[in-house]
Amino acid sequence: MPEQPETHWLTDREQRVWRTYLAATAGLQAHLDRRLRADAGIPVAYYEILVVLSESPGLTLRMGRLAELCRSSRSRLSHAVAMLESYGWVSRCATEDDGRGSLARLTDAGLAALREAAPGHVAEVRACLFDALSPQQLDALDGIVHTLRDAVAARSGGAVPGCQGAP
Amino acid sequence: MPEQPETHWLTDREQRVWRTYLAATAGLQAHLDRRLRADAGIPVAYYEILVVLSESPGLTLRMGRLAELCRSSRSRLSHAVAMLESYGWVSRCATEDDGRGSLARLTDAGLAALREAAPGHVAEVRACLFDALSPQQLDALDGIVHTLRDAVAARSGGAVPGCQGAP
DNA sequence: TACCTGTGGTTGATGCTTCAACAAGAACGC
DNA sequence: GCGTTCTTGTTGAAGCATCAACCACAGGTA
Repeated sequence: MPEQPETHWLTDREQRVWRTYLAATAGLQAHLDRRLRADAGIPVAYYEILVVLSESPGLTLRMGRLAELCRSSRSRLSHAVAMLESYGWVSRCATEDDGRGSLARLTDAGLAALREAAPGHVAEVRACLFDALSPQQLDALDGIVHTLRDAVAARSGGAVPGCQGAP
Repeated sequence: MPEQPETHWLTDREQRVWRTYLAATAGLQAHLDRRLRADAGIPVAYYEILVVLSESPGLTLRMGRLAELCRSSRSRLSHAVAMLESYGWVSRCATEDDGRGSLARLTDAGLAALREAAPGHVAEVRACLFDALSPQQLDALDGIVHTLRDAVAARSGGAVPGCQGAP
């Protein structure tokens, strides 16, 4: 590590925590993705889209709102929904009131795929995270993730990559 | 969410924690990546390679060992180092003892790039994570990330995607 | 030596994400 | 009404990760 006078470097402990944080979060994400692909042929990123749609009234949502709820860029969502549409899991149609808008709707096949994938996925999340943590650790994690999310949002202005802002 | 008798679904609280966890970790990663690219033109994934090399004796490491330390697949590392080599930040040469092996070495330009990128990156990590957490939360996070990493490793067999195992 | 197996590393194809540019419609001002 | 500007969503190109296949070499066995 380079040394510069004005920089407030991480302490040994912070560095250890940070690297373990990276290993743990990346490892969990990779593990869940691999399992979901193997079990149900769905990448995690697409799974989340199906979940959000399944919780929406009429299984339907505007693209923009769906992107918000998935913390995804419009671009990414557009590509992803095109893929999901080719699988037959989602269908798209125009909105009534707004000529620009597009509605994404979870199809029966999409709901079936989600119902099949969900138990294994949840079991994995539980086994890796919630079953491994003590009640005290869960309490702490609750506070930590909220703090972290807010701190990141404050620093990044809530920006989502791929969401083209002011030109 | 679908209901199936044998599945142990997440409680409301667990679900809330899990979704916030996803938002926080993904948000932090995206934020750090964006900052690092904007400030120094380095993707986070490549930054980590430079850091590991900079901490190695002689700024040199075998590809396989480097992949381990970066928790990266050989394939990914090979592509990444090829890119870093084209930037002039890393050079590759053959090993003396093993005709198969390859050594990656951090160049002066690579070290300079790292020295320029590190302060901003560390400041961001500090601002988003360590400065936002209370001492008690840091203690808790220390335990949580170690627990999580171990639980994931136990469940995934320590597998790294892209590391072709037994045929 | 010859063979066979395992390991280290690279390569090319494919897939998902991001960025930049664009098209089409809505909202506002005049 | 008409032009300007903002919003919504899509598209194509480029970047990085993953997967499968592959080559080259090492180590063991006969």
